[in-house]
Amino acid sequence: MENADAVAALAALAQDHRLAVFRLLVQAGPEGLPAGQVADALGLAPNTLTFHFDRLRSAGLVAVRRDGRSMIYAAQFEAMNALLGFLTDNCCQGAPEQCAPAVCLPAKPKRSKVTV
Amino acid sequence: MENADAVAALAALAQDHRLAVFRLLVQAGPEGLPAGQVADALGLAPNTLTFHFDRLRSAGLVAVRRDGRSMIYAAQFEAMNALLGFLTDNCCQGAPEQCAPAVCLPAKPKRSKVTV
DNA sequence: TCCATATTTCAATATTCATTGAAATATGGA
DNA sequence: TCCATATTTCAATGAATATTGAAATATGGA
Repeated sequence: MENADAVAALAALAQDHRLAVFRLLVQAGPEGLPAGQVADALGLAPNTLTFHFDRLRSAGLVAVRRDGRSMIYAAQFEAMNALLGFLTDNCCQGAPEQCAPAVCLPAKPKRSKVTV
Repeated sequence: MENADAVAALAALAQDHRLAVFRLLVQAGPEGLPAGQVADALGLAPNTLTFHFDRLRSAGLVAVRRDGRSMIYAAQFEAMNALLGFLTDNCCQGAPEQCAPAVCLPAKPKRSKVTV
């Protein structure tokens, strides 16, 4: 990961609503959530939310797919782990064995009522 | 750590020069570096650097002390680890045992030529 | 005391950002 | 086809940000 990519990801997360959105999506796991559900959960106007989703998306932190009328947004765990890796890159100088690189794993995909 | 604190820390890191400064200070370890040395290393104007140090400092990511004519800036590892912890807080839903929380440890303070 | 070094403060400027309101687009169902 | 739902697009606005240049402050040494 390049410095510039890290800055983009950090900037995407460096905003109240976007950080809340992202954390919600991390909790939701790789299946993601429809935009409307995020809007309801966080009390955001739909157009404002689109604006924030766009920033998260162009930083690579979330992905979208359409499902009927809904747009489903999902956290991108690999991108997040790349960021965490970059941040801990030059920690523990001289004692790398003491260093715990962070990993953010999605939950084992749970078979929901909707999924087969 | 509160959402607002995390936003402050992320915003502090979400800038090219500041991220570079912070990484340099992490590498330097808890002893820190004089402002001028950071300015030289990264090619930044001293007043610009002061501006960026201020933001890192008010986010709690660095601390300063004076040493003669120099101001010595040092990364605050606890603050960084708090941020990493916050970011990985709601990862691994339902499978927390798989989750590696990140830790950024400074090198064991090495006795330099200057220190006793 | 006077000077050079190291860093900060201040004001000005151009850019980017978040939010709003109104209008547009896409999908699914009657 | 017509309508309601879900979301995006667009333009406008005010606030925050990064950089610059010039001047100020603090320290240490001659």
